[in-house]
Amino acid sequence: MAERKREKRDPEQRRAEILAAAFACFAERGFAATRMEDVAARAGIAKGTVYLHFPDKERLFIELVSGIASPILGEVGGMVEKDAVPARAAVAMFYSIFKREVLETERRHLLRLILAEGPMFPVVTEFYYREIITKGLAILRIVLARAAARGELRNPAVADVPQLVMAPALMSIVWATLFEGYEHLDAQKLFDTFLDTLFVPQGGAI
Amino acid sequence: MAERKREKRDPEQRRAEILAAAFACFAERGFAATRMEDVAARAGIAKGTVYLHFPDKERLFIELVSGIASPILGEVGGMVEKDAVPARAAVAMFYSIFKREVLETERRHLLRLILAEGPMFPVVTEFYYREIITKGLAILRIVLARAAARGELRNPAVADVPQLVMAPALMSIVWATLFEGYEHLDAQKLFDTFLDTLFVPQGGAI
DNA sequence: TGTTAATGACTGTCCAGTCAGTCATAATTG
DNA sequence: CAATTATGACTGACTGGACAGTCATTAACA
Repeated sequence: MAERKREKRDPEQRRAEILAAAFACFAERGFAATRMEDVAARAGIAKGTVYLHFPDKERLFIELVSGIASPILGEVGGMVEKDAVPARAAVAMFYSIFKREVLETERRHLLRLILAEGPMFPVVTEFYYREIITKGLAILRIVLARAAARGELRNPAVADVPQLVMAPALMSIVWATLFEGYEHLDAQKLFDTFLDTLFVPQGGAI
Repeated sequence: MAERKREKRDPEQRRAEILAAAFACFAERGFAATRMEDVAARAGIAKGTVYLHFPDKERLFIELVSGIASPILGEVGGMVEKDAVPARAAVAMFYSIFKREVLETERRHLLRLILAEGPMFPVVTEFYYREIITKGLAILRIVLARAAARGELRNPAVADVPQLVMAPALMSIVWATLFEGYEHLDAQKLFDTFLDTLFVPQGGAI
């Protein structure tokens, strides 16, 4: 019977612990099926304590989902700076960062949450459109336009539809979330095959 | 005060009405947030009546989600039969059927439901993997292998990763479901651009 | 010892599922 | 063919359980 000790904490840290626990719960069972008691238990505290840091369940969810994505963008944004690198390398880096920072972490459940709960929380959807999608597409558009100008694209029209480049990333997440248990999908192969399709082959022979 | 009359119905028809109402409700608000009373109200009947046709909420959901997809597959399957048609036309037809039968109908909410509620209803996920994904991928694999053999693919390796061809369809659905309100995505253009990228240009000059 | 974070029993609400009763229709009878 | 009875689809008030959010009490720390 491990006696739970009361333990005071730095509020900042406690807050972070609650958010982490909440993310785990929401990712696992969705908004409705997650009980505030579950979140508390997972954070190793009592239910009431959660309410000392967040006014209610909805706000906890919104702050949580909004707070997870932001840090990634900076790194992706850096991609567009380097004018020198070939577009293919830039897009490859896009996938690489996505893979490392989203697909292979718990963040992969984020899309599921947004897709699932979005209609109930328009604030969240709007936030993701404005902060993530818009910016991601803008970056891709620049990189693709440059690639088109340099003749690196097999089909220059792709530069007008950057969503096409996001599509394999989306597929990898959906697959990982839903079907990975039934059949493995090699995300790297998915990305590489797409890159080989998108860009004209480089000069180098074997 | 439109007085609701009692009205007996052919059980088959009643059942269908309930399923239609339930689909509308679940698609709109998700499993948890949908009240059985909502479903009943939407079907124009009393709550108790729903329970004459479905044992409980969960079974209603499962039967619903399982019943929606099946009819489409036959048509898609027909695609593979015609060995004569160019692979590009076959894949274009795949997108076309998808667009007409899913994207532009209420069925577009299906993916959201599966993605959102899948983890809570493994039966549903398994059903979709087995009945839809597997078969769709198998068809694409055949078409793509044929295309590769005929030299129609810019990158023959695509034949190994049919998920790549599904990715734009997935993107179109996710976009339509989440972001269409903020920015329109032209699905036809998405598909056409991808087809132009995937397949070697046809001989015909302008 | 006073201050403040933490606790968990408690309250009010919401909803899935039940079931005793209703009534439209069909079957039976005179 | 009108009156009577039987059927079962339909209804909606009700119950029991679950859970979000509260708050009086308790423990930790200064």
